[in-house]
Amino acid sequence: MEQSFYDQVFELVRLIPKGRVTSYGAIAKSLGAGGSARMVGYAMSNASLAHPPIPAHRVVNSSGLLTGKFHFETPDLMQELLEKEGVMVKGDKIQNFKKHFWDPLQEL
DNA sequence: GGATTGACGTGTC
DNA sequence: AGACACGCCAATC
Repeated sequence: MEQSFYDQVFELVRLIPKGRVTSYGAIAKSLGAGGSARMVGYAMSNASLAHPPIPAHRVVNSSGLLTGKFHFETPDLMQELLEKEGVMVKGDKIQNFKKHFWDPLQEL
């Protein structure tokens, strides 16, 4: 089975350190997909189906906005998990986003 | 195999 | 600052 783009996304998302967040675009870029940030988000739709749990709550859009929170079991789950890891979230938006930002290209 | 679809990104108005 | 428009690109129908 070839590892589709989705699988690559899943693996990379699992590498996100606790208390850190990254953006879809950054993930796509690190995978060499360039501007296929949408694919990353689309892949996350299947994240719930993935066998090993995926910390999808650590993935937000470039604005640090919790765009995909509605895809969780509950819309509040995402924010709770983030705050639990030390990330402040207000108005569905991550505070100090740059501070918590984790760039795969830079860290790997 | 063309059309549709997106948990996006950046730029304009 | 908020709303709208267009581009990108792989998976799915």
